[in-house]
Amino acid sequence: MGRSPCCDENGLKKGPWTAEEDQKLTDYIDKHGHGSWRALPKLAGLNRCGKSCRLRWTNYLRPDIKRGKFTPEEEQTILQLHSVLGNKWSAIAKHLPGRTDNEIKNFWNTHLKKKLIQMGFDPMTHRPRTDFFAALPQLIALANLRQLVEQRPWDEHTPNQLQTEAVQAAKLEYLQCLLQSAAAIAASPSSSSINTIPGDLEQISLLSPPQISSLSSLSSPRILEGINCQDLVTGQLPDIQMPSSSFFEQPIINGTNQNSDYTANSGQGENGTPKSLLMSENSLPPLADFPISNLGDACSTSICDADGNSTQLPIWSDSFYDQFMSEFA
DNA sequence: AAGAATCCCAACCGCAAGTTG
DNA sequence: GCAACTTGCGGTTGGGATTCT
Repeated sequence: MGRSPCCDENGLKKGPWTAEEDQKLTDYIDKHGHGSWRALPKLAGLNRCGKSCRLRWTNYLRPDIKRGKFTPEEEQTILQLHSVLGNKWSAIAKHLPGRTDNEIKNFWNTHLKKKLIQMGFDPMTHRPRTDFFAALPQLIALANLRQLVEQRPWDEHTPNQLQTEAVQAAKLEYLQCLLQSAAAIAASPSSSSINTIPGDLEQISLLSPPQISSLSSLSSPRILEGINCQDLVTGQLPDIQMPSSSFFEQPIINGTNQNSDYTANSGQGENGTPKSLLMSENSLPPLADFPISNLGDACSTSICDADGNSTQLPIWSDSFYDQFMSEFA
């Protein structure tokens, strides 16, 4: 099956469409239908290849195309369908009347993917990211933050060296907790994160040798007395109100994927929201086995070990950092 | 005010599947 | 069954718009 020559044919125009070209294309299709896309450009008097005409029509000129921002309901639908279908944009577009696959793909790549990543979810699996060594810089920053909070009242009486040591101790305590969590996950037969660890360990080499050697021997530095490891991991810093968001207001997946069919939204529901697309679990990839409702309001998520015990992992957005750090500015 | 950086999306590219003769 | 042709799809990119410094 050879490739058909397309826009590389001599003399055919490429690039943005003019209003005049749009008009010609629309007029022709209104009168004759598109028929053969390959033949259409000549018949319509356009100096374009058929492929370009088809794309322009399906992605822009088609009369049933819905314009404007995606609604929260549409976001929800895209997220749900993507968690099941993956990057099958055309399949997802079928459940969003008036939206094109290209538009959905762009929206995913520029908005939803970033949101998921920012919230600590793998955009491909829709599961929490467990390669937390990748988030090490953020965690260390968090440790610094905690030290700042605790030290503030008396820092004018504290030598700089002591501050430095305290920060160092907090970092190491953090890393120790991370390593313990990693070990727990690696020990879990159901863990999907094992293969991410070797690569992630490379990031540890960014630490100085004394820091690495300290990881194995460190035991509760005095600066962190009264603060248990779990507190650190849960990111229980001073109470901070996160701005509420409509994003993820509905749970993407209700409960677990065990013994249950997945119901994604499709078709029409209230206020035009697509609803009720039933899919058999046999035909679907495994879904996330955790509730991720109200993620927009959460600054943490969890991982589960083999015993089903969950460990909270902090997920901090950039805006949160900005807001929080400005308190200290 | 202006240059740099980032965001956003229309359009392109190339592959693969489907169709036709 | 085969080759040529057509269509559909997902990934990528160019450049205009917007935001930041």
